[in-house]
Amino acid sequence: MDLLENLNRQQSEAVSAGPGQTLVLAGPGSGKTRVLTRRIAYLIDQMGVRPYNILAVTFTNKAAREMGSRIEDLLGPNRLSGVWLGTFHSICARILRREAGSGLLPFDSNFVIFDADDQVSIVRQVIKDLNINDKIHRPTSLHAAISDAKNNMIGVKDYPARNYREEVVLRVYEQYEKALRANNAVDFDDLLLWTVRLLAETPQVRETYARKFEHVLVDEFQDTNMAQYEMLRHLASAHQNIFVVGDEDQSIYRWRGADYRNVLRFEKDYPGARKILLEQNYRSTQSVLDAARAVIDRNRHRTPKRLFTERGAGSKLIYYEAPDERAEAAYIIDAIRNQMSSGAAKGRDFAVMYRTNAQSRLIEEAFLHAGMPYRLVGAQRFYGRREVKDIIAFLRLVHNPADEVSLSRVINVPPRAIGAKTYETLISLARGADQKAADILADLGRSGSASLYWDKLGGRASAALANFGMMLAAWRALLVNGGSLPSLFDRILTDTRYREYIEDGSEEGRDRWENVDELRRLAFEYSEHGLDEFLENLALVSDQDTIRESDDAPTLLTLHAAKGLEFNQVFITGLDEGLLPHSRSLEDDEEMAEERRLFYVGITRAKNQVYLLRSEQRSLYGSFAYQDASRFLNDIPESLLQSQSPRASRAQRASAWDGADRWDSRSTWGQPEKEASRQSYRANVGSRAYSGPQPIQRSAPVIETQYKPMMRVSHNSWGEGIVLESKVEDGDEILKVHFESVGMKQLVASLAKLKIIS
DNA sequence: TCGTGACTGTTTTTT
DNA sequence: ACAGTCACGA
Ligand SMILES: Nc1ncnc2c1ncn2[C@@H]1O[C@H](COP(=O)(O)OP(=O)(O)OP(=O)(O)O)[C@@H](O)[C@H]1O
Repeated sequence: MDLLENLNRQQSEAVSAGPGQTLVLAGPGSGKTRVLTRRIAYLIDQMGVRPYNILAVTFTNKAAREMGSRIEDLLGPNRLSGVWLGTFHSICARILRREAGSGLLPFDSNFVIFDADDQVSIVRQVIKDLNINDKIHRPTSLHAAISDAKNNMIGVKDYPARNYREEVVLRVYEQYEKALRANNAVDFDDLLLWTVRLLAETPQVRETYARKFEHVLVDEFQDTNMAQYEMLRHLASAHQNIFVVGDEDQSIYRWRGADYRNVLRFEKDYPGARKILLEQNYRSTQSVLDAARAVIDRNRHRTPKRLFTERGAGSKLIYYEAPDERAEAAYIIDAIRNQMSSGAAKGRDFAVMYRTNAQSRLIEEAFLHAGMPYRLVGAQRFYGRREVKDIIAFLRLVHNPADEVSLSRVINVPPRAIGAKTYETLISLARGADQKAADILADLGRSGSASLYWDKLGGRASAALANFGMMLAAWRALLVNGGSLPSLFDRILTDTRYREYIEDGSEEGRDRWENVDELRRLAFEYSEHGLDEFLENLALVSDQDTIRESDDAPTLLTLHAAKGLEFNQVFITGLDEGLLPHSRSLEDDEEMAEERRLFYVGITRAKNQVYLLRSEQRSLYGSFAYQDASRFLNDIPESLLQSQSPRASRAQRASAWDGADRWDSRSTWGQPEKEASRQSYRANVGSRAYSGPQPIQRSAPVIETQYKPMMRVSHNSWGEGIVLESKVEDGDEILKVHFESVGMKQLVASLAKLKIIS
């Protein structure tokens, strides 16, 4: 077929652009992805570029798969083999896997990729080892700080320690890195970071890849981070053929280090780049585009883009304000069911989008209740399950015996009398002997009571450990002797009697076994690829990538996951102040701007119809809260909206208050004191979290303490107390207070909202 | 060592 | 609401 067919002038200019750098900057639905896809096909078919010499980067694995199959549709089968097509992370894993044997990297090529949970548990361990207060320095926030540094290519050596907080981060960062190396593991950020280091510091490696990749292409360029940008520069350094497409207004991953200013950087670093603007939107109706435009126009510092459509005016956006979340979900079900039963639409025409994964729950329930199928994207529904993680841990351990995170996870699963104490001893014994825990296990397994370690651990513990060591050794032997992945998988299940362990006859046990079985099916699919690839995929290919295209059912997904997709009709739910924009983003202008872009991305996924939904009342942490309509709704002109809210009637408000009454009385009857105060505390947190832009007082660094010993203070939930001690740490005032109700508490002054009584 | 009940927090989004 | 953590007794 003619590869320039069905493209407008600008599009075909981009597809057939000559060598050098090309930046395609264009709004939603203007065909950026289509252009990139065609470009690859064009390079291969028309320019005679060999697939092997092409690198194409997409944002998700799913996008990569889709792009691959589109190109094959264009070119015919097998014309694409050898092309490097994937996410930044998978491309990096591939490079590192190849290069890890060379001694240039601090891990060998059996390295494992630690997932988010593994990473945080390493941080937890480090915090414990360093005796750091995990109430003040939350493991997740320390991890976020480390990840942030890595995304900006700040290594341990470069990390500034300009204040107390940074000093803590630095200490944790240092140990965290050590732990990863000891585990022969990398985290997601390492994949990028080490690749960049390798390319930057080793000319011959850089040359190899830069020569190989005659053409580098990147989708969703606005969401690249610093490390990714550097990596691209290195990879394109020989041929300088780099083709990127993006839209600053759709940048929604700032929190992960992405920086849309990479677009500016690109223009600066490649002054000769040709810039192509696409202005026709092929996806949406005028109403959808007008609404989207109205929303995004309120962001400052942006270059407005021209965008027109020939798809006609279309229908207005429908707005529905539900009295509560159930009604919100019910509305969705009704709207979908009506159109499906009249034959006006099919299941796959619809998408339901939300800000947070937690919101999917009620919507799912509504679908289930109505007996309607749906497709849920992401949300850790499968890979997050304990049983799934257990099995993966066993497999990882076989693959990489140095993986102590996995070891600690499963050494006593199912329970085999190896408790925390024994494990600790094992680890410290290993540290002392400069050995890996796995080696000691192996030794115990091999030599039994003749082992050096037997006596040190005691007979009972040693016997249990030796047993485990033997099991592990047998699995490794199976693998080394060329045993297949399925046989290893099954061997692990039988040896551990995992099924007996989880199938306890309950509904839940059955569920769990089904998950294990599902993982087993996956493993069988990978039988010819082997364990390495299976594990790599488990780490990199997540729930996010598993939408079954074949199913004809509405899709439920977060706004983030919706990026790059399109649907006939889109429901955007939870348009409440505090949810979208999220309460976490209220105080920072940049974050607020990103919330707005997120909404913009949501709207622009729709071809024909957008539904904007919200709920006056929403449950939160067991309690509930009212919130205002999202500020973003005000930005859409009335003339584009058709409200379907039943005039918020007195009856509804009354019933809402009913709820409050019930809740109140129940909590005060039940367990008078404690329960009541706890509940009111909850209610308080709730209303604060969702009561719109009241700035939570965020203090400038404290120099002098505001509270002094012996002061009487009052706390929202704990009542009155006496300050015992006050000190300044990390720019915050840390108090020790003795409360009448709960006794001694340590708290952070700026967060606790204490009232001074005397 | 393991199972239990009480206690506590819950940072959105994801490779 | 709910799950993960903790302290305690068996
Ligand atoms: N020249 C064209 N003729 C007809 N349809 C087109 C043309 N270009 C793009 N489209 C269609 O428009 C829709 C949007 O295209 P595409 O997904 O490539 O846009 P995009 O710019 O990547 O969007 P977004 O930035 O919103 O992800 C697709 O359905 C695509 O098939």
